[in-house]
Amino acid sequence: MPRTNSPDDDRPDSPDRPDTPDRPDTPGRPDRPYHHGDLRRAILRAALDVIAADGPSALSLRDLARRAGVSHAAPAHHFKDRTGLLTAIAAEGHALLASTLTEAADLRDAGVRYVRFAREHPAHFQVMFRPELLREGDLELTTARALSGERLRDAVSTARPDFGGADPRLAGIAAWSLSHGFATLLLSHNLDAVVGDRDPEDVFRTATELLFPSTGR
Amino acid sequence: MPRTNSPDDDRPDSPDRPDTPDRPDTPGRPDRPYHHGDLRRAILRAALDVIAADGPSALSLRDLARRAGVSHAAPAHHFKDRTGLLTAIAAEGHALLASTLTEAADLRDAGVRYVRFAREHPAHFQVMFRPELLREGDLELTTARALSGERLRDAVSTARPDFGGADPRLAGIAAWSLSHGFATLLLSHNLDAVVGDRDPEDVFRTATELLFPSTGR
DNA sequence: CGGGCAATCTTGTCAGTGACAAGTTCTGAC
DNA sequence: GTCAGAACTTGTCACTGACAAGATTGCCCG
Repeated sequence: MPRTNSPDDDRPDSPDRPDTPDRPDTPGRPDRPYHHGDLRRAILRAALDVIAADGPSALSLRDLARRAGVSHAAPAHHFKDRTGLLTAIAAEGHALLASTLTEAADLRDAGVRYVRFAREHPAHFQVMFRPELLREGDLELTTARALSGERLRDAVSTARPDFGGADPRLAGIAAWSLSHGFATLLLSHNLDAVVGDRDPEDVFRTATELLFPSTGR
Repeated sequence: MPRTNSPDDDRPDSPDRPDTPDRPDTPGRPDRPYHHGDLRRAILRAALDVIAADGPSALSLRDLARRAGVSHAAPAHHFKDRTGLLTAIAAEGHALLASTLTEAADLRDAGVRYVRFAREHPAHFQVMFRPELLREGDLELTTARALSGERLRDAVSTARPDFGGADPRLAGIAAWSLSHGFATLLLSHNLDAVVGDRDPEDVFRTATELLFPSTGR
């Protein structure tokens, strides 16, 4: 079942609610089909919703199973355990981040894209940089993370050739810290008062002008 | 860890093992004293240890109770619930941060102190900026947070008078983002490879020199 | 001195959760 | 067609947070 992007909210085959009254509560089998069809994706989507709303700690595998209309142990089949689910999300996030950074015109644009990524994929972002939530050995995560790191370094190298001859890794740390800090504070609502109605990305861009004095491009 | 110096490691009154045989019968009743003596502080200390080691999500009230040698419901008396405990920690953190920022010589020093605070009080830092973990209405938290925010703004105002005439709030955002991002990435071990053996605060100071071009001081 | 009150802590309980084990149903490759 | 394995279910266990009700104790006020 390809249908990668369609609105596959719930059970794909049974559009009605899972509590059709013909089988009231008998512990026998429910009338939904045995196979969900795209459980992995459904769980992932629900997990992203929950995390974006209430953070990773609010995530419950059993709740996700209920949302998908599936038994409480079904998610484990696709993700092994909670850590596995979060690891999959983090890996996906790094892949998405890498892809948007690839198109960055220069370092400042990369920073803006970093912030935009955090705003558009808050759930991914909240998970990606928390090792204690992730399965550190995971191959998919490791490669995705390596890729996004490489894109980050690429962006730094597009900056003014040398940053005054400084260690480029230091410039990378500074740029990453600035973007990451802004994104983090933004997502945790610590900048709400200052940003106000303005577009956060504009605020970020303007703030960086103060530090990187309008790079020669 | 400075190890606050008071020897309140465990039960303060009973240095001996909890199985003194004077009460042979009634297996329900342990012979430890009914009152712990300084339970609130003991719980707080244990919580900081756990959070620093494994993050806030690893925190269990029952585990803290066990560490303090106390019944599983005892912590609730002092902190109401998990959120209450984390809120108390966050408030304490903001007070500590405010106090160290008060002594900052200039903006860069404030940044360095911010990073140092995160390193010396990682548990506090990991909790302070996560609203979803905190009781938002809490009075103690609100006042402590207001104080640390004020100190942050004070530090920005000590910078080069105008930052080129820019909105001082923007300069504040930029400085805060930079420091917060560095501290966050540092604590989550995302800078381990780049920082290596060097002193993180030195790395931070050097990195900021790239952005704030050696302020006229 | 002593009575009572409030703070502190305990025991008991309930629903929710993650993890695991073992069984059931379906799918697709041969 | 069949059958191996993928996808899902049921059942269970230990653990957790929250709450309720009772026990113990320090201490204030008379």
